Amino acid sequence: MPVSLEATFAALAEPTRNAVIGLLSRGPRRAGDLAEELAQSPAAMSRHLRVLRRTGLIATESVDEDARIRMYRLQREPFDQMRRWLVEVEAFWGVQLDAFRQHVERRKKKR
Amino acid sequence: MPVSLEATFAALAEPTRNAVIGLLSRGPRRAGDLAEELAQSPAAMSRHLRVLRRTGLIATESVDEDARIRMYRLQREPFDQMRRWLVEVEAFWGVQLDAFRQHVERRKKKR
DNA sequence: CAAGTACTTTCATTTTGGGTTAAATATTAA
DNA sequence: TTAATATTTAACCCAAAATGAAAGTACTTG
Repeated sequence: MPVSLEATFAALAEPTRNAVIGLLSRGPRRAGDLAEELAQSPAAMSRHLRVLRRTGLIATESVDEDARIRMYRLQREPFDQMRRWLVEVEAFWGVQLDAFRQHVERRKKKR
Repeated sequence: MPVSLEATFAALAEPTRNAVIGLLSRGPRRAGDLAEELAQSPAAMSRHLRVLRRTGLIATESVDEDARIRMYRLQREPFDQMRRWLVEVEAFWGVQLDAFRQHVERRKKKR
């Protein structure tokens, strides 16, 4: 089931979670490392990670050697979805600008 | 003063506000029209518009003929900022995929 | 000027969200 | 088996954000 874009925005609106995305964009990391790097308690970080997981922004994979450790990595889909949304919204900029230009032109001619 | 990306995400996380962006991407609209189209009380809509205004996602212009009317339109900057952020995050996808491919290769050779 | 229109602000109330501590779960190490 | 490690969940508290109703502002119109 696809997660709503609004939920994605809500997940990214929180500074710690936003920073998690920044770190994970550099490569996968363990939950504990993320907690340490962002000065959060393990419990707090775990909850942030849950939010990010539920929106599909990140996913875990267990490490074979030690199943206690969970490696988090970014998931592509929500980012693609955001990009598509941006393109859709911005598509109309052109239209709007054209309308504006025409408006300006009409005003010029009037004088 | 530039508004934080987090604030932009927070603004877009609310369904009504998100819908406002959708409508305004089709062209400028009056506050009252937005309220009606999205089944919100004028007061509620006004408050949503305020948070969108504060993040710089939208701006008003008064209509010369009747200064009671405010036309809202999208502002480009926050969308550009989001796009830049997306590019930045996604830039590392390539790197990550390369690392993963190498990882897979190494595992293949081991066996 | 009084009445009406288009919006915004304030205030009281509820809802939501994040943080903490403590306990739970799962796994590995001694 | 007990202890230690890595992470999650639960229960509770507090602050920030959303909501509805009522009042306020700023115009325009009769």
